[in-house]
Amino acid sequence: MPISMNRVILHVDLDYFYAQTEELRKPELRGKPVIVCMFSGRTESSGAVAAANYKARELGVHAGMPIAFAKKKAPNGVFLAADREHYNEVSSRVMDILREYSDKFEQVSVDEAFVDATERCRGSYIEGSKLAGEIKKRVLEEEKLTCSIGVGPNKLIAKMASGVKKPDGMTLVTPGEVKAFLRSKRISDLHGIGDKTVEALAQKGIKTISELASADIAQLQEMFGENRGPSLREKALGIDESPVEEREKQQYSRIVTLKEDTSEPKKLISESEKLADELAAKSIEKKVMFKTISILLISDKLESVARSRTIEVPTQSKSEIIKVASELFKEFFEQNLKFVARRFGLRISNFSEPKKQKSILEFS
DNA sequence: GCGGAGATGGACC
DNA sequence: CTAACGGGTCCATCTCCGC
Repeated sequence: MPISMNRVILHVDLDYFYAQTEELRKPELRGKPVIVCMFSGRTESSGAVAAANYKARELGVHAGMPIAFAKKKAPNGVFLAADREHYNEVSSRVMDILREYSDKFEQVSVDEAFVDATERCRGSYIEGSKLAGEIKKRVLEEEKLTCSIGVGPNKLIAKMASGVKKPDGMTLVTPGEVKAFLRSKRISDLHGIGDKTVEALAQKGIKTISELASADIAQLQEMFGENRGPSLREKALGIDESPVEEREKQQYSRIVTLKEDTSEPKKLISESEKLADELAAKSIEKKVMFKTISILLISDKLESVARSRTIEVPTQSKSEIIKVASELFKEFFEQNLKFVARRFGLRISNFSEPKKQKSILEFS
């Protein structure tokens, strides 16, 4: 393989995935606005929208919106509770198909993945587009799901391309087309650049991708930090060398909404049983030991805080999670008397492989 | 100066 | 009338502290 061959990267995005999956198993939903929700259980419609089909989107419903708001926009919509176990099952079958077409593969989320097909396409974007077509066909035939695919020279461009034509679309951006492609996009279209960053850039008079591409590096560094500043500029130039690779999870967390707000550590500790149980089971299932345990708190005003503690000996134990979390909850509320928790959660991180103890020989 | 630990904030789905 | 608001993960940065 020549050292500088362009990569052929595909970004595969399953269309309105949760809602499409529901349409699939309940055909009577076809043609209706379908809104898949995460109900918090507080009141009948407290919670947020996880996904909406195109019929619902036409009415102005979109992911992240409060359910109560969505109900006003789509009074005749079908509101379903998310069944993530089911979506995970469907997703893993689709991911297995995608893996077949990959030199390298990286699942990004339940409904998204990158495929590096450089070698099997021998660096050809025509081949890359054909491969995208085959993938779409396979996924439709075997899972009856549509997806949108972007083909480009790196993950950044592939990801942006997959968003151009959807649902059921395919967009190719060759290396030669990158510049023109980026000219048609806004700064906020660059992956990893959200509202806060857009606002900060606008403050400095940087409003377009080409302005960002030619911005002063030192100035960007001052605004966003040593590494992040320059990386913003690279994004604007369409440069992204990050490899397609499967990454191990670095942390697991469980977070829930309380039935009633509280400032009582005791209440949170008793509610922690189930979450600690799930996290301990997860660490055993995934065969990892953890050393860091965190508590997560979201206030009645939706501010979030985290406190964590690292223990000496890696563990997989539920009671260890409870023990440390209890200490952290108590300490936090002693120091923050006015904090009112609306949601809370637990997190485990700082993983190591569970391996047998080192033999005495290795210490000598 | 470097590392780990811990806190915080931004971002994305 | 307004505001309404999930759960999960990653990553960078900053500060502090011991070495």
